[in-house]
Amino acid sequence: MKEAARFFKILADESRLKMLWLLCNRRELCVCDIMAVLEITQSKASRHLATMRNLGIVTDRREGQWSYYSLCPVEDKLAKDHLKHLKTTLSRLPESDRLLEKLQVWLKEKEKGASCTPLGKHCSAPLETGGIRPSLAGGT
Amino acid sequence: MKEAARFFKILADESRLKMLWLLCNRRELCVCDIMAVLEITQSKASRHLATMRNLGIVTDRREGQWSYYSLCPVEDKLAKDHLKHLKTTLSRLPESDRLLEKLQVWLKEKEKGASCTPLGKHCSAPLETGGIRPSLAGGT
DNA sequence: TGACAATATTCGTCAAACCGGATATACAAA
DNA sequence: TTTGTATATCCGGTTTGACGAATATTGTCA
Repeated sequence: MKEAARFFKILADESRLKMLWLLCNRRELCVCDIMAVLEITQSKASRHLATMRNLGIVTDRREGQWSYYSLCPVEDKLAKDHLKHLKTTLSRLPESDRLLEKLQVWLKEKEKGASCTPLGKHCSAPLETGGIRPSLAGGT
Repeated sequence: MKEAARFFKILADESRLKMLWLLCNRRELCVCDIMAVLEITQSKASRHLATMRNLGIVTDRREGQWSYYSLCPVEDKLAKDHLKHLKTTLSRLPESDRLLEKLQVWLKEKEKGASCTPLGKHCSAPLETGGIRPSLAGGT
């Protein structure tokens, strides 16, 4: 049961739960998306994502200077069930909708040229982000 | 999601998982049963049980010098689903069967007059262990 | 090349969690 | 009351985890 406990430990953190929730609803997200939506520092976002990657829950894909994270296609039945159950569970919380809305807003803003700014501030730097855009599948 | 995280934190410990697993399969157990089957110290058993009681996952019933713990009849849908899923999940682990067998052995030994000191003797169980329906593997 | 953006990692700190052993409490029986 | 058992709680010590700030790394672009 040690393994199961280790898995639950991952879920025992609000920030990580939120990240997983977002990743359940977008194919992939980069670190700055998560920073922005969760309103957390960069190191916090990166650290938590690394934790989950090390446990095999998420994977990352490097593209230029961006790291895109997504849920791991789990082979393990146990973990798969966990994630499915988790998604159902989280979807019931009122907070969840708000989070997704926030994500929508952020992604739109980002497309307009917002940059990945240090927590809180909102510098609308007229940055041209090249062709790399995290416009992902799923409209919900 | 804070609440959900708090719940998962409870599950993020191997001993507590085992306790919950046992309680999923017996209507109630006293502290010394859990000590014996899990082979842990008394303070550890008592502490973890208290933790879960404080979170509303288990309840206790005092009878003489014994404290009988059982799963809380949860009203909260979230927690209920969690527990159901948890039971299913744990039932798949090979370790789980062994635990239940161990419990069987212990309860039998206890009936014969074993007591609960560090792996030794016992006290008679005032509980009708024969009529309790373990909903999963094991049988009485 | 140098400046800058996105991310990873390190560092020091702080709080929480877990633990065993000791002690306290509660109860039962002699 | 005294003794012994079952459990709860306290005490300290160790480990683990989360955090922000600072720094390192990597990639882009001018």
